[in-house]
Amino acid sequence: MEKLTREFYNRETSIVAQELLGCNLVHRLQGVERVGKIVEVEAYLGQHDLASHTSKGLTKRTATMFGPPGHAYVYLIYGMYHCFNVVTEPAGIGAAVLIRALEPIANLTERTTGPGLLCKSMGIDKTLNGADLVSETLFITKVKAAQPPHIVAAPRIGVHYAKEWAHKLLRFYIQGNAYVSQ
DNA sequence: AGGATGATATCC
DNA sequence: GATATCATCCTC
Repeated sequence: MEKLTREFYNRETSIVAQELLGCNLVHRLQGVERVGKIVEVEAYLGQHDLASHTSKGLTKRTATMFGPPGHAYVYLIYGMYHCFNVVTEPAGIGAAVLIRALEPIANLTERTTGPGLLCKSMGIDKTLNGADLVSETLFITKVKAAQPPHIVAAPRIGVHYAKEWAHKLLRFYIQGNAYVSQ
């Protein structure tokens, strides 16, 4: 298992999104190491992407997304659920990858399908917003697979307001994985 | 099909 | 300061 470096995240967002599939997300919390395999993601591009939070420009909320790559962007949605994103591309671009579903690997007892549930299960909340992913407590590792996962591209979910960006194929998931949302 | 529930952006 | 909106999930 090798930890993903800053350089991994410092590339085009849709490439990073697809390469994150099959990797393990690790969160060490109070001596317990929670691990989940990433099976479903969505790419949110820069300011020109109407579905991205950064399309409105730099605000207090989106400052993390405009920051350097390899950091966590965590925010509260619908008053009760957190969403976990990974910042990509150089500082100033405002792009990130939303993690939508995990396959439980270690110490995950609750459901991990869907952005809100996986955060709850992994113990991720908004106090981790801005956290460095090139660290000892929260990071992602590359997993050696016998063969690369079969990746499917699809429209993103819940972004009907984004006009022509709503049906771009920026959601990626591992075909046939039971933990991918339907 | 709709309710829970709160931060945020965008108005006055 | 008020309000509309939201990258969700659960129950009916």
